[in-house]
Amino acid sequence: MYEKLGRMKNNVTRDKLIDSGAQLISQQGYNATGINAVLKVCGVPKGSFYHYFSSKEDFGLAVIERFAASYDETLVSLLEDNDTPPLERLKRYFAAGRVHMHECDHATGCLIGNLGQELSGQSDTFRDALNLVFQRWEQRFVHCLKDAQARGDIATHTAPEALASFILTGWEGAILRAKTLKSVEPMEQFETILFQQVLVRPSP
Amino acid sequence: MYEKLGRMKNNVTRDKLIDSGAQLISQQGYNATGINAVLKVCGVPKGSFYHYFSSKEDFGLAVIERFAASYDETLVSLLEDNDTPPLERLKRYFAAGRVHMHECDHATGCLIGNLGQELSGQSDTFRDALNLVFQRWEQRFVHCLKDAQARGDIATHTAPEALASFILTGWEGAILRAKTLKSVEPMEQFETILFQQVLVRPSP
DNA sequence: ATAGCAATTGACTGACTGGTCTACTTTCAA
DNA sequence: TTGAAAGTAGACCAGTCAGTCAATTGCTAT
Repeated sequence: MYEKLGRMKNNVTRDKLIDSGAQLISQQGYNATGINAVLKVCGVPKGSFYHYFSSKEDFGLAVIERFAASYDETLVSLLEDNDTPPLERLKRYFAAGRVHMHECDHATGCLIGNLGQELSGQSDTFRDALNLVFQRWEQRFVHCLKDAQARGDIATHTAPEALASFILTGWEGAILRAKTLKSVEPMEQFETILFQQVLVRPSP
Repeated sequence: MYEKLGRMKNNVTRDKLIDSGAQLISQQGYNATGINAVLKVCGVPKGSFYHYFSSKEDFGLAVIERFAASYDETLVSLLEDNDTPPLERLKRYFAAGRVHMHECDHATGCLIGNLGQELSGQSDTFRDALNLVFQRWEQRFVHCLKDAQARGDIATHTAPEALASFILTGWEGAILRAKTLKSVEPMEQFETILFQQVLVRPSP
């Protein structure tokens, strides 16, 4: 009982580590981010790090887990807002992504995408964890697309699962391109063509 | 005159370094690939490395340059083959990408995409170099799409430049997703929807 | 009061990093 | 034949990496 409360409070150190880690890993990637750098940012000594995490990999997985959980909240609030038409929800999601890209000066992009690129070939543990996150995101899109089909806003000839995969894939690619171009233009271009030619009403 | 021939021959060491570097960087990424590891793979001593390259960054840029040049040849042979209808050329390009993905056991993907993700936020020199490569690729797509429009195979209401950006973006994203999923399914799904709903004939 | 555990601390380790340096060999033009 | 440059070679450097460890503090259940 009191134990749990104690744990919660002690976790501020753990949380500081994860926060700083997420920040640095987003900016520099996993391999380029040293543990000492994380420690320096949040002023936590090394011993504490290894008290909470058994290894750098363990730490990396915690960063992923935490980011995914927090991001999922945003995703739900944007994509499952029943007061807004489904296609409009999608547009808001894309707009939020572009805002974030501006905020980080086109340098960060998507943490999960970055790590997927960097670590999928390096560690199966990371790959599995990242893959799960992507799959959960896809499910959120599926949900939204089903709503759109039910309202007749988009045609039903393509399975929502296929569309969701297409959207996630295209969006991640657009983010990558936006980073190297230092411009959100590829993200806008993706959105434009998606809504003009893919997410369209059925022809009568 | 003779100098040039001499240089060409001496470059076998340089070439070995670049080849091994490309291989390792493709598999592990730039930051995770140490110079000593490259040296070990091709049996070249460190002194030779710093005789040909002034730094690891210099080396990385050479790897990019060389990969881009070699890949551009493939791209031209696939996308500018005038004996084949333009949309068929695109399909062959996608098919080749899937074959490569199988060959590397879904681990490597696209070197330029990988480095774009890993280094765009880390070094402007790298970002510029990678951006240029992407832009050249886009131009190859533009060329092919213009052919398709001229033949009336696809509608002309969307600019070929916009379509090219959309395709490159979507394809890179599909490769990323294929790596974390260890399956070419996202690449197939992207291609299917692209040809079913984006690269379509104008309605009469 | 005290035993005992959670948490903190930072000096330390060995392996490895990118990069330097000097010595040596090969090539080839004058 | 000779001298300079190109290229080969690997020991070596300072710095950083992930990870260890023994000593200490703070809390709390008995």
